[in-house]
Amino acid sequence: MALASKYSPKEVEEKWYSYWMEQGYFKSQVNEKEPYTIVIPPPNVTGVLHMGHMLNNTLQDILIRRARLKGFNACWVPGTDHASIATEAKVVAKLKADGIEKNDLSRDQFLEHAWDWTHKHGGIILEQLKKLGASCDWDRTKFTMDPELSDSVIKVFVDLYNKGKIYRGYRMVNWDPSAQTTLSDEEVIYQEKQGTLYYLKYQIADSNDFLTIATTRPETILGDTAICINPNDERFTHLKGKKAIVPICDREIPIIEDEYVDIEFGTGCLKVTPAHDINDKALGDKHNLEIIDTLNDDGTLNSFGMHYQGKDRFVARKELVKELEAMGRIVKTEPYTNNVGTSERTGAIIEPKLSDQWFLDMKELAQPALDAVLNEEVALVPAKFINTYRHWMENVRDWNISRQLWWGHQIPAYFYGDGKQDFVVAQTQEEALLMAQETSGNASLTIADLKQDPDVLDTWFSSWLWPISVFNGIMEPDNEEINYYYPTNDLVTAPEILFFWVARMIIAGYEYRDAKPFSNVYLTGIVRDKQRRKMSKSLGNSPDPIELIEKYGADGVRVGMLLSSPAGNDLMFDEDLCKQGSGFVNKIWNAYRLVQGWDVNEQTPQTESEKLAIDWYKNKFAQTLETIEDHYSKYRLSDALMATYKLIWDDFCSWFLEAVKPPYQGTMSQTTYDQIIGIFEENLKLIHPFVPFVSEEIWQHIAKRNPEDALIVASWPETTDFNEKVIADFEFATDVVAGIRTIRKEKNISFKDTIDLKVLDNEKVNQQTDAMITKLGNIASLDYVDAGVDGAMSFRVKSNEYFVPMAGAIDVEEEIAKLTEELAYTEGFLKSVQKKLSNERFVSGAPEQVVAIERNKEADALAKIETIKASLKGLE
RNA sequence: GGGCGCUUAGCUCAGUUGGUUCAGAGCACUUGGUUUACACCCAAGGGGUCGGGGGUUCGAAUCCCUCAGCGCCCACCA
Repeated sequence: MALASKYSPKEVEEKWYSYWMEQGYFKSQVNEKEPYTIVIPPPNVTGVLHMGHMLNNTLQDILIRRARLKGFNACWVPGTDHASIATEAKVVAKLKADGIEKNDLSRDQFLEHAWDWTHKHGGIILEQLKKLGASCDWDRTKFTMDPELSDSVIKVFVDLYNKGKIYRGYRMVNWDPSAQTTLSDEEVIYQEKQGTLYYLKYQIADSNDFLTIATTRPETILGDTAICINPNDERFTHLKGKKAIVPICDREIPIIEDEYVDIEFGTGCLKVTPAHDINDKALGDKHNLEIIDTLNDDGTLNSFGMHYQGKDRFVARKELVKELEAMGRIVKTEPYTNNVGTSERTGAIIEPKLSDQWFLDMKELAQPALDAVLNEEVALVPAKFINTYRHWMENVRDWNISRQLWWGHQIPAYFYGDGKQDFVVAQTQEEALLMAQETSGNASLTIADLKQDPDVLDTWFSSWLWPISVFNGIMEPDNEEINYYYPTNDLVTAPEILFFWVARMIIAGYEYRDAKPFSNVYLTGIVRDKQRRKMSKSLGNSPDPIELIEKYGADGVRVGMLLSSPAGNDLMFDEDLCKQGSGFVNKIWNAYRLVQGWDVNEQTPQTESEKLAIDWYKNKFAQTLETIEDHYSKYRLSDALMATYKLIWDDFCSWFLEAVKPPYQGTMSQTTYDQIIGIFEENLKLIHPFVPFVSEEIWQHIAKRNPEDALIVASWPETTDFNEKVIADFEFATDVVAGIRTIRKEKNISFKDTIDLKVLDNEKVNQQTDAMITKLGNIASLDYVDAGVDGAMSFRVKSNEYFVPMAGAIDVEEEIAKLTEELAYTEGFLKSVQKKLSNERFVSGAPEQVVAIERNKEADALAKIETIKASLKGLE
């Protein structure tokens, strides 16, 4: 059957993906084989595939497919994350569009909407991954709010609470006034913003004097509870022990002294607002200051805001400045850039706020996780991230794990009284009741008296358990699955979540399995556009991955993603790379078309040059395989692809197939053909992780295969020894062919016209390659000569000289010029080599091998110079 | 402010412990080609004083110092 010259991915991809699914190749269960496991970084359940996912999951699929070919029990666990704040924000926005406010709903009503949304949009992203060819074990698909996974989260919370690691604290936290929840430090993004530094005058009590302070947030003066000066600041000795009066609210506040104040900055006087600044809080604690919280949860001012009550903090700022101006209290203003914290999810400007929250004490938990990375039990790829990791882990701070949201795992703390400490932490309500009765000494408490903490846990408090919880391994030491699959092998993720997620998974791994969660962490780069801008929805510079797959095929896009993405480096995505990817796929397809179109005849004998080419390619393959394995072992997947790409395109297609191609209307020996098919099959195994679809398509075309013989479950080529001489001999011949082509090009001799070739064989090369040279150079006659040939164009490979006699007169001048240039270069080269060799310190100091190499170079150069000189003489 | 990293061809990047003709690859570019798979093709070719300066060494893209530019992470001084 005639095959189309253009490979069309669409139906091929659908066909083989469903075949793979039907046959259950992606499935994994506990067996006697060695496992190779990857857990997917769970994407947000309601998200859609973006380029980062494409890159990430392409890499994982390459690793998992290769492991499957290598005979491991390959298990790739897919799933999604409930993404507490992100999902809740989306649901709130959706409800708002429908005219419903979150606050009008009960918790249960809201959760119902959230689940509806999750069911509607959840899983879309997993379907998209299938289009990419992701060979996940879909039967294992997990969601962080599945009953078993939720159960793990609650168990871990209770356990850590009982261990004294989780505590409740009244602390300064990051408050997102838009989502009205706290955020962990990691969820706050600092951005440089142009602001104003206001210099404000405060009257000193019982005097007509004023002092001036500088602030970027004038609206917070209403929460001031002190002015602080540096005790060593001589300018302010007269203020010691005095009081100041806060403008507008006319509250009297003490002037305190603390060396914390920077004498150089601003005016040297610092206003202290313990409720709204982390450093001020510390000062306040130290000096026993009053705390006045002037903000509502939504970022508007509360009753302490007086006539600004109910106004947003930024509106209040403007108006308050006007009022102060009118009062003559603004000395001056100056522009000032400072870093403003914003919410990672909502973008709102974060307010430091004091509140009761749950914290996890990280210090001790982090230690084994730090050690594991430092001693490379867990390897970070690239290793440059080790330093960053260490720095973070050594300075790790307690983790604020509570969020004032509804979508997520509700904190299993139950309040039975009105006191802040009147609570118990328990796995279930029933358990909680018993504990509450006991703790309170009140046996008549009922379920109705218990109020569960309304807050939910930080999303990462469930995803940090992911490599364990997907196998139900928390608190189940004897679970067969976890004991088999854990620790997993590789984790592929983005460096931006090294701390959010990776570090915490390692911590949880040691705490709950007493073992690392994975051995290697492959940190990908960020996908950027050609202008190096991060791809984002708002910029509209991110192509739709599914459209790309439609356009270039999944194989093409996979290759495109990988062509320029060394680990840890950002990837400048360019659609042309996908074009190159689909070009590669098409090349493979056409190579197959060529081979399957040959006429094969049992009677046709195998030629010497066929044998030679096959021998060469097998050795070349083995040599390249070694390189490829080395790249894989270092997670240099782009390099592994490039090595494969060049093997297939240059070595296999351009040289091998051209060398064995039968003459026009000729036939090929059955032996040769079978060997070529065998080689083709080995190639397909090698490319399968990168281009799973086209490789399977060709594999199944080559022969009718039983399900157990599909390419996806074939066996990866073994590394073998290879003969470097065979490779070198063949490549000597390809150099000769290239020399012939250059002359053809220079002299405008068409490839269709035959030429003669005379060889001055100083190298005593393997003449078996002559047949190939004749074929690929389109040589009419190849003869060996003892001396240079006049009236011919010449070129040299090592010290061999090749002559192509010219029918017409050759341009002597031009030839002389060319040869003279080559001579000058070679002589210069010789000179530098001889200089080295005549250097006593080099000969005695350098390793023997290096010196020997230099001596070889000298000999080669000398021989070559001889041939060039001889040729020049012939021309004169 | 603290830490880490980067600077090699027009672009994106390799270059392991200093030593093979080490100055590389892919893409882009130039030129020539309807060679019986592929124009998503074939062939040939041009292109870099390895950011600047200094040092160590027989020998430096590679090690050290210094200057310049860029990026990232952490901290968050009103």
